[in-house]
Amino acid sequence: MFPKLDPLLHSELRLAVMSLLAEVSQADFTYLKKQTGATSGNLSVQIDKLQSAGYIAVEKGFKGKMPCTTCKITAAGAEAFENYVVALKDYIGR
Amino acid sequence: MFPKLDPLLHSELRLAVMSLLAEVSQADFTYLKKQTGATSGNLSVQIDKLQSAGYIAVEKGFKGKMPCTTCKITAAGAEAFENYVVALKDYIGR
DNA sequence: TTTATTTGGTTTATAACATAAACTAATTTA
DNA sequence: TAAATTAGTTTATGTTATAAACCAAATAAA
Repeated sequence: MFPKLDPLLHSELRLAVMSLLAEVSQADFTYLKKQTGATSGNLSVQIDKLQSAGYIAVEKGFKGKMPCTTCKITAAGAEAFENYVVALKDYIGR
Repeated sequence: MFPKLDPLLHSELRLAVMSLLAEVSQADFTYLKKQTGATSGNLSVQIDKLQSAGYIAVEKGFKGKMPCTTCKITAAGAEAFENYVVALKDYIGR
Protein backbone atom coordinates (compact mmCIF):
# COMPACT_ATOMS: atom_id res chain seq x y z
CA MET A 1 0.00 0.00 0.00
CA PHE A 2 2.62 2.51 1.03
CA PRO A 3 5.85 1.92 -0.87
CA LYS A 4 9.12 2.66 0.87
CA LEU A 5 10.34 6.16 0.14
CA ASP A 6 13.99 6.43 -0.88
CA PRO A 7 15.49 8.01 2.24
CA LEU A 8 18.11 9.78 0.16
CA LEU A 9 15.42 11.69 -1.64
CA HIS A 10 13.00 12.09 1.22
CA SER A 11 14.91 15.08 2.55
CA GLU A 12 13.83 18.62 1.95
CA LEU A 13 17.12 19.97 0.67
CA ARG A 14 18.25 16.92 -1.29
CA LEU A 15 14.86 16.74 -2.93
CA ALA A 16 15.05 20.42 -3.89
CA VAL A 17 18.50 19.89 -5.36
CA MET A 18 17.37 16.89 -7.35
CA SER A 19 14.29 18.74 -8.50
CA LEU A 20 16.46 21.56 -9.81
CA LEU A 21 18.96 19.24 -11.44
CA ALA A 22 16.19 17.26 -13.08
CA GLU A 23 15.31 20.29 -15.14
CA VAL A 24 18.65 21.68 -16.19
CA SER A 25 21.65 20.07 -17.82
CA GLN A 26 23.86 21.19 -14.96
CA ALA A 27 24.06 23.70 -12.14
CA ASP A 28 26.82 25.03 -9.96
CA PHE A 29 27.00 25.24 -6.20
CA THR A 30 26.16 28.92 -6.07
CA TYR A 31 23.10 28.53 -8.23
CA LEU A 32 21.81 25.66 -6.14
CA LYS A 33 22.46 27.65 -3.01
CA LYS A 34 20.51 30.63 -4.26
CA GLN A 35 17.61 28.60 -5.56
CA THR A 36 17.24 26.52 -2.44
CA GLY A 37 18.08 29.19 0.11
CA ALA A 38 20.21 26.63 1.94
CA THR A 39 23.37 27.41 3.86
CA SER A 40 26.64 26.46 2.21
CA GLY A 41 27.39 23.89 4.87
CA ASN A 42 24.12 22.09 4.55
CA LEU A 43 24.27 22.18 0.77
CA SER A 44 27.82 20.88 0.76
CA VAL A 45 26.88 17.93 2.95
CA GLN A 46 23.78 17.04 0.96
CA ILE A 47 25.61 17.28 -2.36
CA ASP A 48 28.18 14.86 -0.99
CA LYS A 49 25.48 12.39 -0.10
CA LEU A 50 23.82 12.61 -3.48
CA GLN A 51 27.17 12.11 -5.11
CA SER A 52 28.06 9.14 -2.92
CA ALA A 53 24.77 7.56 -3.89
CA GLY A 54 25.60 8.07 -7.54
CA TYR A 55 22.57 10.30 -8.02
CA ILE A 56 24.58 13.27 -9.19
CA ALA A 57 28.01 13.83 -10.70
CA VAL A 58 30.11 16.61 -9.21
CA GLU A 59 32.94 18.34 -10.93
CA LYS A 60 35.22 20.79 -9.23
CA GLY A 61 36.77 23.33 -11.50
CA PHE A 62 37.24 27.05 -11.82
CA LYS A 63 35.16 29.82 -13.25
CA GLY A 64 37.80 32.41 -14.00
CA LYS A 65 39.93 32.22 -10.90
CA MET A 66 37.17 31.26 -8.53
CA PRO A 67 36.49 27.66 -7.62
CA CYS A 68 33.29 26.34 -9.09
CA THR A 69 31.54 23.12 -8.23
CA THR A 70 29.26 21.88 -10.97
CA CYS A 71 26.55 19.29 -10.44
CA LYS A 72 24.71 17.19 -12.91
CA ILE A 73 22.07 14.53 -12.39
CA THR A 74 23.03 10.99 -13.43
CA ALA A 75 20.84 8.43 -15.13
CA ALA A 76 20.55 6.57 -11.84
CA GLY A 77 19.62 9.81 -10.14
CA ALA A 78 16.96 10.67 -12.66
CA GLU A 79 15.47 7.22 -12.31
CA ALA A 80 15.51 7.35 -8.53
CA PHE A 81 13.82 10.74 -8.64
CA GLU A 82 11.10 9.46 -10.93
CA ASN A 83 10.52 6.43 -8.75
CA TYR A 84 10.32 8.64 -5.71
CA VAL A 85 7.72 10.85 -7.32
CA VAL A 86 5.64 7.84 -8.27
CA ALA A 87 5.92 6.37 -4.78
CA LEU A 88 4.98 9.67 -3.17
CA LYS A 89 1.75 9.79 -5.06
CA ASP A 90 0.56 6.78 -3.12
CA TYR A 91 0.92 8.92 -0.02
CA ILE A 92 -0.65 12.11 -1.23
CA GLY A 93 -3.26 10.81 -3.62
CA ARG A 94 -3.50 11.00 -7.38
CA MET B 1 10.74 28.78 -5.02
CA PHE B 2 10.82 25.82 -2.66
CA PRO B 3 8.35 26.28 0.16
CA LYS B 4 9.23 24.90 3.56
CA LEU B 5 7.82 21.43 4.10
CA ASP B 6 5.99 20.87 7.37
CA PRO B 7 8.47 18.67 9.25
CA LEU B 8 5.69 16.94 11.08
CA LEU B 9 4.28 15.66 7.85
CA HIS B 10 7.54 15.15 6.00
CA SER B 11 8.07 11.80 7.66
CA GLU B 12 7.31 8.54 5.96
CA LEU B 13 5.20 6.98 8.67
CA ARG B 14 3.41 10.10 9.85
CA LEU B 15 2.57 10.94 6.26
CA ALA B 16 1.17 7.46 5.70
CA VAL B 17 -0.94 7.75 8.83
CA MET B 18 -2.29 11.14 7.80
CA SER B 19 -2.94 9.86 4.31
CA LEU B 20 -5.00 7.02 5.72
CA LEU B 21 -6.86 9.21 8.18
CA ALA B 22 -7.62 11.73 5.46
CA GLU B 23 -9.76 9.15 3.73
CA VAL B 24 -11.68 7.52 6.55
CA SER B 25 -13.71 8.94 9.37
CA GLN B 26 -11.54 7.15 11.91
CA ALA B 27 -9.13 4.27 12.28
CA ASP B 28 -7.78 2.31 15.17
CA PHE B 29 -4.19 1.52 16.05
CA THR B 30 -4.30 -2.01 14.71
CA TYR B 31 -5.68 -0.92 11.38
CA LEU B 32 -3.04 1.77 10.99
CA LYS B 33 -0.38 -0.71 11.92
CA LYS B 34 -1.52 -3.21 9.33
CA GLN B 35 -1.91 -0.66 6.58
CA THR B 36 1.44 0.98 7.17
CA GLY B 37 3.43 -2.11 8.07
CA ALA B 38 5.01 -0.14 10.89
CA THR B 39 6.11 -1.58 14.21
CA SER B 40 3.90 -0.82 17.19
CA GLY B 41 6.60 1.24 18.85
CA ASN B 42 7.20 3.45 15.89
CA LEU B 43 3.50 3.89 15.27
CA SER B 44 2.86 4.74 18.91
CA VAL B 45 5.53 7.43 18.88
CA GLN B 46 4.36 8.98 15.62
CA ILE B 47 0.72 8.99 16.70
CA ASP B 48 1.78 10.85 19.83
CA LYS B 49 3.51 13.48 17.75
CA LEU B 50 0.57 13.97 15.45
CA GLN B 51 -1.69 14.27 18.45
CA SER B 52 0.58 16.77 20.21
CA ALA B 53 0.55 18.86 17.07
CA GLY B 54 -3.23 18.78 17.07
CA TYR B 55 -3.30 17.04 13.70
CA ILE B 56 -5.21 14.04 14.98
CA ALA B 57 -7.47 13.26 17.91
CA VAL B 58 -6.79 10.06 19.80
CA GLU B 59 -9.27 8.24 21.94
CA LYS B 60 -8.39 5.28 24.09
CA GLY B 61 -11.22 2.91 24.74
CA PHE B 62 -12.03 -0.76 24.54
CA LYS B 63 -13.31 -3.02 21.85
CA GLY B 64 -14.90 -5.79 23.83
CA LYS B 65 -12.34 -6.38 26.53
CA MET B 66 -9.33 -5.39 24.48
CA PRO B 67 -7.90 -1.89 24.57
CA CYS B 68 -8.49 0.04 21.40
CA THR B 69 -6.90 3.33 20.38
CA THR B 70 -8.91 5.23 17.83
CA CYS B 71 -7.52 8.04 15.71
CA LYS B 72 -9.29 10.70 13.76
CA ILE B 73 -7.90 13.56 11.71
CA THR B 74 -8.71 17.08 12.98
CA ALA B 75 -9.58 20.13 10.90
CA ALA B 76 -6.11 21.51 11.55
CA GLY B 77 -4.62 18.19 10.51
CA ALA B 78 -6.60 18.06 7.29
CA GLU B 79 -5.53 21.58 6.45
CA ALA B 80 -1.89 20.89 7.21
CA PHE B 81 -2.03 17.80 5.04
CA GLU B 82 -3.50 19.73 2.14
CA ASN B 83 -0.91 22.46 2.48
CA TYR B 84 1.84 19.88 2.56
CA VAL B 85 0.58 18.27 -0.62
CA VAL B 86 0.47 21.64 -2.37
CA ALA B 87 3.98 22.49 -1.18
CA LEU B 88 5.34 19.14 -2.26
CA LYS B 89 4.20 19.71 -5.79
CA ASP B 90 6.72 22.49 -6.12
CA TYR B 91 9.39 19.88 -5.48
CA ILE B 92 8.14 17.12 -7.69
CA GLY B 93 6.55 19.06 -10.52
CA ARG B 94 2.90 19.50 -11.47
C1' DT C 1 -5.52 -24.60 36.37
C1' DT C 2 -1.20 -22.99 35.32
C1' DT C 3 1.48 -21.73 31.71
C1' DA C 4 2.32 -20.17 27.24
C1' DT C 5 1.08 -17.12 23.66
C1' DT C 6 -1.14 -13.35 21.57
C1' DT C 7 -2.92 -8.65 21.51
C1' DG C 8 -2.35 -3.90 22.06
C1' DG C 9 0.17 -1.13 23.07
C1' DT C 10 4.33 2.23 25.78
C1' DT C 11 8.99 3.39 27.10
C1' DT C 12 13.70 3.59 26.33
C1' DA C 13 18.00 3.31 23.77
C1' DT C 14 20.51 4.09 19.65
C1' DA C 15 22.01 5.32 15.37
C1' DA C 16 21.25 8.27 11.50
C1' DC C 17 20.07 12.81 9.95
C1' DA C 18 19.59 17.68 9.03
C1' DT C 19 21.36 21.78 10.12
C1' DA C 20 24.01 25.61 11.79
C1' DA C 21 28.22 27.34 13.27
C1' DA C 22 32.88 27.64 12.80
C1' DC C 23 36.53 27.39 9.89
C1' DT C 24 39.76 27.50 5.54
C1' DA C 25 41.62 29.41 1.56
C1' DA C 26 41.71 32.22 -2.17
C1' DT C 27 40.16 36.58 -4.39
C1' DT C 28 38.66 41.01 -4.89
C1' DT C 29 37.93 45.60 -3.24
C1' DA C 30 38.93 49.78 -0.46
C1' DT D 1 47.85 46.16 3.26
C1' DA D 2 43.77 45.40 5.42
C1' DA D 3 39.05 44.24 5.06
C1' DA D 4 35.45 41.99 2.91
C1' DT D 5 33.60 38.68 -0.21
C1' DT D 6 33.33 34.21 -2.52
C1' DA D 7 33.22 29.39 -2.45
C1' DG D 8 33.16 26.21 -0.22
C1' DT D 9 34.47 22.13 3.89
C1' DT D 10 34.57 20.37 8.51
C1' DT D 11 32.80 19.81 12.88
C1' DA D 12 29.43 19.98 16.52
C1' DT D 13 24.79 19.62 18.08
C1' DG D 14 20.19 18.84 18.56
C1' DT D 15 16.31 16.12 16.36
C1' DT D 16 14.44 12.17 14.34
C1' DA D 17 13.13 7.77 13.10
C1' DT D 18 13.36 3.38 14.43
C1' DA D 19 13.95 -0.89 16.75
C1' DA D 20 14.32 -3.29 20.85
C1' DA D 21 12.78 -4.12 25.20
C1' DC D 22 9.20 -4.05 28.08
C1' DC D 23 4.32 -4.35 30.26
C1' DA D 24 -0.46 -5.70 31.27
C1' DA D 25 -4.42 -7.98 30.05
C1' DA D 26 -6.75 -11.56 27.42
C1' DT D 27 -6.97 -15.85 25.29
C1' DA D 28 -5.50 -20.51 24.04
C1' DA D 29 -3.12 -24.73 25.12
C1' DA D 30 -1.51 -28.54 28.38
